[in-house]
Amino acid sequence: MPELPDVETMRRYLEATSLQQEIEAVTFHSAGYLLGDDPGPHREAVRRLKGGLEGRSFEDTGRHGKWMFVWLSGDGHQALGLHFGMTGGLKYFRDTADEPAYGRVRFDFTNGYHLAYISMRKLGAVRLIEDVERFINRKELGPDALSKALDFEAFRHLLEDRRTMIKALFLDQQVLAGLGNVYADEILYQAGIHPRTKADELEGHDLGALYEKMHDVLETAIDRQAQPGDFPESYLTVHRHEDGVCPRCGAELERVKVSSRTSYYCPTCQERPTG
DNA sequence: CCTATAGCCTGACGGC
DNA sequence: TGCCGTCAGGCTATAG
Repeated sequence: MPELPDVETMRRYLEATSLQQEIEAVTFHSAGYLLGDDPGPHREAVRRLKGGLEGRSFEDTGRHGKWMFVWLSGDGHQALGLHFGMTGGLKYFRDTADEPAYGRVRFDFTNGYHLAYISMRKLGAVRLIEDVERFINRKELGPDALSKALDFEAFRHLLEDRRTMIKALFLDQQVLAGLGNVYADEILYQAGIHPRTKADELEGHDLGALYEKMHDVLETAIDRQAQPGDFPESYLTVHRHEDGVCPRCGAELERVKVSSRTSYYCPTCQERPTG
C-alpha cells in the first residue's frame, strides 16, 4: 500500500493511538533485514533501537514522502524513522490474540497496549535517526508532494528541462517525494497525460493540470484513508486491473512498462506523446 | 543525464 | 495436488 496517502493515514493512526505512553520494551521478529546492514544476533541496530526507545515515549509525528518520523521524549532530536516498503503497516492492539501476522517490530507500552510494525516482504526500514533534517538531506529526497513550499513555480522547476518520461520523474523520490506506482498513474490519468510523455514536452497547461490533479488525488485519497474501495468511481485506481475499462470513455485500459513498473492508462483519454 | 536490469523478501495466482 | 513462472502500490546498485 504505502505511498504518500497510505503513510499519512498511518501517521494519523499512530498519532491517535500511541503518543505519550512509556515504551516498556521493543522486540523484533525476523526483522534483521529491515534494520540495516550489520549482521548477527546482537546487531548494533537492535542495541541502538532498544536503548533509544525503551523508557521513553513517542511525542510527535511527521512525514516526508513515504517516510514517517516519530519524535521521542528526552533530550535531543532523536526520532524513529519508519518506511513501509511494499507491504508495511501499523497495528495498535491489546490482546495477544489480535497480534497481526508479519509483525516485525513490536513496541510494548506500559498501559498494556502494543504497536506492531508489520511488513510481510521486509522491504521497508526501521531506523533510529539522530536528526531528521540531516537524514532527509542525506537521502537527497525531493520536496514532499503536499508540502506548502511546493508551489506551482517550484513544481514546474522540478520538471522543466528534463528529458525523462514524466512517470519516471514522478516515481523518482529525489525529484518529488511521496508518489508511487499507483498514484502516479492516477494523477497522469486525471490530468489526461500519457505516462511516457517526456517532461520537457509538456505544455504549460499540462503542468498546471498535473499540479492541480496531484493535489486533488492525494487529498481525496487521504480523505478516504487510502482505501481504494472508497475512491470515486471516476478514479483509474478502481479499474486498474486486467480487463479494466476507462470510467470516462469505456475504452479498455492499456499497460506499458515505464521505469520497469507496470503503468495503466487510457489510450484515448491520455494522448500519446507526439515525439 | 537517461534507461534498463538485477536483487532484496514473501505470498498469491494462473497454467500445466 | 504439486510445481513453476510471473507478478506485486519500493528502493538501491550497477551497467550501458
